[in-house]
Amino acid sequence: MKNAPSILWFYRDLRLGDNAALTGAIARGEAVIPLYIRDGNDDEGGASKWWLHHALENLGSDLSACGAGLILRHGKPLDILRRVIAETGAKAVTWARRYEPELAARDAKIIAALKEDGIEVVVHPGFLLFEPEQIKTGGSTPFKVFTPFSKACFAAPAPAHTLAAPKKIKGIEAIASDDLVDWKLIPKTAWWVKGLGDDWHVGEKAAGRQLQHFIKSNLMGYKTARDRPDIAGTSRLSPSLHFGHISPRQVWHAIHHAQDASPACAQSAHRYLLEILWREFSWHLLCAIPDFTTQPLQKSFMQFPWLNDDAGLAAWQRGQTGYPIVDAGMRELWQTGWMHNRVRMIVASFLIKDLLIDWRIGMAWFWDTLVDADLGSNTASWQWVAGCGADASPYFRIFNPTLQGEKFDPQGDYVRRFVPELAKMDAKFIHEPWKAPADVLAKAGVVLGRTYPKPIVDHATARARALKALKTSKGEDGQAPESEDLFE
DNA sequence: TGAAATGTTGGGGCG
DNA sequence: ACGCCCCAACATTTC
Repeated sequence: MKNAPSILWFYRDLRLGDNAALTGAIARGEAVIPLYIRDGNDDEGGASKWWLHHALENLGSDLSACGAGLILRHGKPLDILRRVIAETGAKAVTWARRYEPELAARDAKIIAALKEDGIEVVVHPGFLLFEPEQIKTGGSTPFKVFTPFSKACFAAPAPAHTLAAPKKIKGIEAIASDDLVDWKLIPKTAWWVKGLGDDWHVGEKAAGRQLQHFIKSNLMGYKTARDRPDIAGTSRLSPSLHFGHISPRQVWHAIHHAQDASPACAQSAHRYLLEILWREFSWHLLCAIPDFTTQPLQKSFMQFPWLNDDAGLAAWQRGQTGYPIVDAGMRELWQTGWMHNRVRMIVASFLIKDLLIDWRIGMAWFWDTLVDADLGSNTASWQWVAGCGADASPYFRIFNPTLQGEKFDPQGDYVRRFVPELAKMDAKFIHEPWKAPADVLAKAGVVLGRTYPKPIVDHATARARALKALKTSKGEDGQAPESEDLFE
């Protein structure tokens, strides 16, 4: 065993700092082989692939600087691991735990097979703050309500302190590696590629700077500014957390530290920690409910009469619904790969309630277009808005896009930024241009139905329709009808 | 981490 | 002075 290198299998922990698997591999005292495997079944969306490309580029250069270059391989993970083991004489494989139910099941098989081969396998905790087994109700079941879940997290033993990034990693003589460019993660022709590059800095160092900037400039006002898409009041750390350029533990401790240093920001800091815990809650739910990504948690929604509305879906995706706050959000998503959280709720409510389109269709669009697309958060959040998830917003909580716009984008600056055809519209009418008098429209250079669409649905009518659909789906007596055929 | 409908209250204008 | 109406402003309930 002496002098045998170990393989460090990266996945969503693309950083050197606070990386328990990396620290553990180095602590063995032998060479480390950093490996990233691209599985044929990977199903990231376009925006995520763009991010992944830059993330791997960045991680590779950070690792090289430490003395152990990143090996890229494409294929079935077990096959690749066995091949690299054969090429290098490695006797151990280390990685960070994966929580996706399918990947967890796959990993269990890989662990068994490697052990059969006589290889040591060490799996460290992964991209969460707490292991799902660690946070349970008094009855040892997973929490289904957020508030008690968050209290249990705050009451649990604090997440371990963070680990320093290694300065040096003992490497091996070079072995073959794919060329990242050949993975074609970045589409050649898509025009949005440039937009993403303008908006984001990818990698561990950039994530660290982003966190410090957030704490210094925005944490104090976070509690209220977080709901304002016209203000840069959020951390924008979601993609970095997803890809693991920063760990939730690093964020957790940094926020606590800021809270201790400046008690004035205590409320805002707490609010931010709750948001981190929503991410945690989502993943714990997904671990407990393997079909969470495809089936409504509340089974009464199995027979909800969703509509097939290709025209409505296309208008939503392109930001052409005629509701300015919805269109601004959808265009922000398409142009920057990200959308402000408040606006995510508004556009999701619009798709689900106003258009009666299945939440899974909206979820798929977010999956493809978000740079922070995350299986846990995306699933739990869409179910939450639809009213069929855990601790969900009641179905009848239907956002009025006009009121939401007026409340959270009071001057219309957010709309003006992403819906330039309304840039000159009077703030009084920017969230409901269809109500603007002719002279106001003329002055703004807006011709409804030509330069900017008329609303594709009337909200009041759509709201009534949504409430009726809910009633129908739940049956006359308010109980869910029996419908075994839906499971076929 | 809603919105709309409905109910209640109290001040002011006014006959 | 008094009753009546109007209608904010708020509170409650309903979806």
